[in-house]
Amino acid sequence: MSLDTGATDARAKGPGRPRDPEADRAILQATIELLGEEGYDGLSIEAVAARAGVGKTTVYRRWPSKEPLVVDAIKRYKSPEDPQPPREDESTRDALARVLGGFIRAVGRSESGRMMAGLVAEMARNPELAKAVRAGILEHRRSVVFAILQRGIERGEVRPDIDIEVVADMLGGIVMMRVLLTGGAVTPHLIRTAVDTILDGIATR
Amino acid sequence: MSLDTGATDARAKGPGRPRDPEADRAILQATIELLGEEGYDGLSIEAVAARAGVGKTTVYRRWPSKEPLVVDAIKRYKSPEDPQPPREDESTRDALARVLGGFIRAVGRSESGRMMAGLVAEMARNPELAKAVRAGILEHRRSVVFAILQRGIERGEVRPDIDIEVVADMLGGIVMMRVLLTGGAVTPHLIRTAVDTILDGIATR
DNA sequence: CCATTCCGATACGTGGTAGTTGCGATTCCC
DNA sequence: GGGAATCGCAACTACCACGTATCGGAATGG
Repeated sequence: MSLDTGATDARAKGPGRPRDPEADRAILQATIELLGEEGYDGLSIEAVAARAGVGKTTVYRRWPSKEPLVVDAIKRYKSPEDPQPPREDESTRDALARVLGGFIRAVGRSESGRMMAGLVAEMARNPELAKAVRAGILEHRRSVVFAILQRGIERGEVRPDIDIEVVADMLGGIVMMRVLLTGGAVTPHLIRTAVDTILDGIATR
Repeated sequence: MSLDTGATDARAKGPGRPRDPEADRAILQATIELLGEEGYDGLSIEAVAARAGVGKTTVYRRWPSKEPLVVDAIKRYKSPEDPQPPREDESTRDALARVLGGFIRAVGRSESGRMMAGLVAEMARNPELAKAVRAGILEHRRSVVFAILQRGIERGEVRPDIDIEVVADMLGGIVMMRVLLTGGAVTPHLIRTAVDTILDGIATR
């Protein structure tokens, strides 16, 4: 897997005026914003150029069409609420609540959550885009939850026979469910309740 | 809440040729199908008319624009896998597995699942549409899960202090997570695992 | 100094969809 | 039978985004 998926990298040196790296940044940022506001279909190159304050030519010089631009924007996207791996001193319960809380803050905030919503429809039809979203946004968060659960098993706080993917998807699923579909409130209390529910179960003992 | 949201109802009788009810049906069916295939943005009235085998005029005579058409189509949509309320003889565990299984079959099948994906982006921007989707598709399923859990509490199979909305959204959430985002497999085994996890919890005892 | 490349801006032709209108034919009520 | 509203079909204008081309100007390397 190469890292030079960047646009400017294609033409690193030689004679002539160099490309403005600031333009790259502004274009990708505008793409992320407009994805949330207009969705994938509603995203137009013209709007991206206008929001980024650059000419349409400057966008087309770097990306041939919408799809590569969006894929690149997602690849480079770093959420301000990136999850941190479990700390040594916190319980599995606290670690799950902390990570889920960060997920909720990220996805509840305008950018990531609305961006995800704008991408869902296209992901069903565009494997390349779906791959980028999964690799760039979802996998990292899932893997942190995996790590927390794995550590919980080693510490004896979590039963070793559970399917950690199912648990991770249930925790993430409730957030996506609320944000994308039901529009229900996503509060700190919800986080605590969800984590407690998944840890303790709902059956009588 | 009135039930006569239908299109033809607006002009019930009087002189002149009556509207063809079959055209209504074909248009709404085509709308549902195309929502899944093209998404909300990609849906065009022309394509709906073509698929339904009617003239564009016939569509515009009934619905003024895309949004009311889609809202109406969702209101009238009945999934072939509508969930059934809990039976007297089955345990809470079995009832949850049965309903979640039906949910997965419905959403995994091309129509409902893809239709949902096609709507998510627009729901974030269109409150009217969001309301129709929630009332017409989500609420029914949620209420059946609520009923199962409530009955489980009364029977003493489920702890009475749980938040049934959280539980319902975790169960539904894992399905949406897989179908809409991760693309992971949705198998009968997954259902069983998810139900067992939510009932028994993951913490050691 | 000069070729080269990038910059923002503008103009252009193309294609697809939105709605509207007109047409002849059809099907109802009175 | 006659008026009225329907039907499918096609033509039409209006609009918007695409992608390309062109412009004068700016920034680099040789």
